[in-house]
Amino acid sequence: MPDEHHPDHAPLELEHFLPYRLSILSNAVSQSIADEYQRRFDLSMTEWRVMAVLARFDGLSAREVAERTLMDKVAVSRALAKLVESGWVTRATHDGDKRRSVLGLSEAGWAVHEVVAPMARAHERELLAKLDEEERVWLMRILDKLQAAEQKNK
Amino acid sequence: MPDEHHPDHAPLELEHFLPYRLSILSNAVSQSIADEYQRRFDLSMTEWRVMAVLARFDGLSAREVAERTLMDKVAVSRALAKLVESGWVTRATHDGDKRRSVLGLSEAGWAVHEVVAPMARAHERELLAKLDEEERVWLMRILDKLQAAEQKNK
DNA sequence: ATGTTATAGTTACATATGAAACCATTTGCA
DNA sequence: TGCAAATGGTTTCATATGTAACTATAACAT
Repeated sequence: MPDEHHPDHAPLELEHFLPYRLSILSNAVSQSIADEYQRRFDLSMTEWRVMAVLARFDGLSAREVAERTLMDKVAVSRALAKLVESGWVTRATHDGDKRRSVLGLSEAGWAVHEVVAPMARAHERELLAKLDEEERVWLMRILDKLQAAEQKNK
Repeated sequence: MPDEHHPDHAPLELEHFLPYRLSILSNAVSQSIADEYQRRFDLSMTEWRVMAVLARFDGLSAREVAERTLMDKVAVSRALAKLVESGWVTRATHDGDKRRSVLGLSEAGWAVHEVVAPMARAHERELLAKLDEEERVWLMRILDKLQAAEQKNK
């Protein structure tokens, strides 16, 4: 809770400021995971996210990938260019709409996914292991609430 | 909690993956605040963070600013260049160590701080208002724990 | 004192990212 | 039909960011 004893204009204490704390934590967590697949597969975080949604939803268009990853279409376009180049993602043209691409993981892409997905899950488990069961439940509940509220701001 | 019914190699469901959720939430929150001071003062998030620590700790060196903000020294150097240029931060040379700078907010810098700090706090309050008291307490406790654990990984 | 190493900070370069302009195709509608 | 507006996707440009190299000063050991 923001400390009511500090007037509004008092200097911010970054280390107690929720947005700052979230940002530091989130970056540390994401980066530690990304470091690993970056090193092993030269895969950026955005590229991995694209692969993750294609693993779940085969045949998406680039725009649909962008929606699912909350990335903008330029970022997706770039990630796809590299992934297709690497041979991990296949791209075809949609029948009946030549603007759309039809995307999916290649065999090689699935092989990468088979390594990275467990690695990502392991990191997540490691993170959650720092909390006890009760805390985990509250955390999920809190994230749900905050995320739902964020949604409305859009 | 990660769903035990999904084997490790199954496609990741990004929307339930904790690091991803943290990242999305954190970015949304920080960006919505930054948008405001960016628009009003042409101040980037890193620049604002530097100002915030100088508001609390007058006379720091650039390295100390970097430590307090968890930014790297290059980022701090750049932020300072712009802040000094804008006239919001003063920079002198340390007596007895000509390498060090002695930094502080100028009058104008304090004036900016007087506007931005309350604005940031208001956003934080708005965010926390989406939770009830019990959730807020748990959230802080959880963040403390995760952050403490992160620390050890360093 | 003097050479080596460490530190504070900046600069240069390479890469990442975001916004806007752009091309091709499709849709909607007169 | 055919023409304006919308959509999918890429390219371009300007800006941000991280890494490594560099400059200047200071600390340390001989």
